[in-house]
Amino acid sequence: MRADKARNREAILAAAGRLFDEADDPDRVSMDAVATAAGVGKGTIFRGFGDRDGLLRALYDQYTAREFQTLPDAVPDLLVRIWDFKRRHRVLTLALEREGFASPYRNDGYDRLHRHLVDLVTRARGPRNADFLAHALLAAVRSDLVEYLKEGSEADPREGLRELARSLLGPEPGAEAAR
Amino acid sequence: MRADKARNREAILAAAGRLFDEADDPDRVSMDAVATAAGVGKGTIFRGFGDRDGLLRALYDQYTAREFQTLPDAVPDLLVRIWDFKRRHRVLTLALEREGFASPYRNDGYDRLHRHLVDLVTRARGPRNADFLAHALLAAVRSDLVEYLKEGSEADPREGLRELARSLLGPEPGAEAAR
DNA sequence: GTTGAAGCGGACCAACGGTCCGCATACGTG
DNA sequence: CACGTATGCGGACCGTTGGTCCGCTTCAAC
Repeated sequence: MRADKARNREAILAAAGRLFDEADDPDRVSMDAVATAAGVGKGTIFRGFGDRDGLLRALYDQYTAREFQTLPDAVPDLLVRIWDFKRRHRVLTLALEREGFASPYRNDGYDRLHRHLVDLVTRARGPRNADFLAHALLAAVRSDLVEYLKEGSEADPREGLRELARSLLGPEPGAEAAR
Repeated sequence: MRADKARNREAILAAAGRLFDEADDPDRVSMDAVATAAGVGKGTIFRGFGDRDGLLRALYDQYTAREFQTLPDAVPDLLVRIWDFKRRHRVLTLALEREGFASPYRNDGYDRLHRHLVDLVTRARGPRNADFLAHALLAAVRSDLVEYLKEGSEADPREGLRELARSLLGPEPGAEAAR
């Protein structure tokens, strides 16, 4: 790997991260804008990341690797973690979940979370429909829902999320101890 | 309303409906294609529907008005009805839930379903977090999830949906009678 | 039949994701 | 250090799309 390539890759990721953080609508962040902000030609981005989706994914992977190194075994906590993560990176996750068309699911990060949840669900209530229920739990933290509920509702959505998890899985073992 | 305008409106809706039914990916249905298929100029579509979103929404409203005239009071049945509806109109609903960016929610059809579900949830378990739980139930029938799970999984997702509803709301009153 | 308004249609525009290739640069080799 | 070549760069360029615009047509009231 040539040094300039590595340097450019970092510059592009940094610039894209900044632009997405500042933007309100993912569509307003064009590849041209990223290239300009990174001080790089557009071709360089496409050679390094394939296409727009590839860039978003690389950025997303970088964030998730940092954020989800370890996954909590308490489902309510996990869901709230995901919720907060998506609030923090709203525009990027919004963009990613819309890209492609079954793309939110065909994705290593999603798979990992899903497998973990299937495991937890199975432990709590057996394997029946565990696969689907895990999907449903993840659907409750879809980033456009996070975005839509981020303000204005009377109750804190995160509390709702906790209640959803409790209803499905029963009270957390050790939850009383924590109170 | 002039006669030709009404005629064109119908032709456009019919053509768009047909094209979306035949398509595999919503992005492959361009406005030009709709115009050509309807035997109409592109301007006519935009004058009559505002923009692409307006056309999709009009089409969607037409379908939902037919499909959801009455809403069942049994949550599992309602969810399964929505699931089947979205399978039937996969490309259109896929397109609509991706359009805009909090757009799946700011929408009369969604609002109506949500209010109905809030009511049912409140009746079953009280008002606490009912708003969020209703959103979560609707998230479980997001059309890209429907699309993703439509085949290949061991269990029928519709069964999972029923179990989700039962877990949240308790056994349906009168459910034993139906067995 | 006449006339004003309502509506039509497709040439046109701007913006986007993605490609391409002549040129610059990094780096192993002598 | 000098050199040669493979690697990588960049921005002009392309095709496609949603959306606009305006000269012309058609409707329908009188």
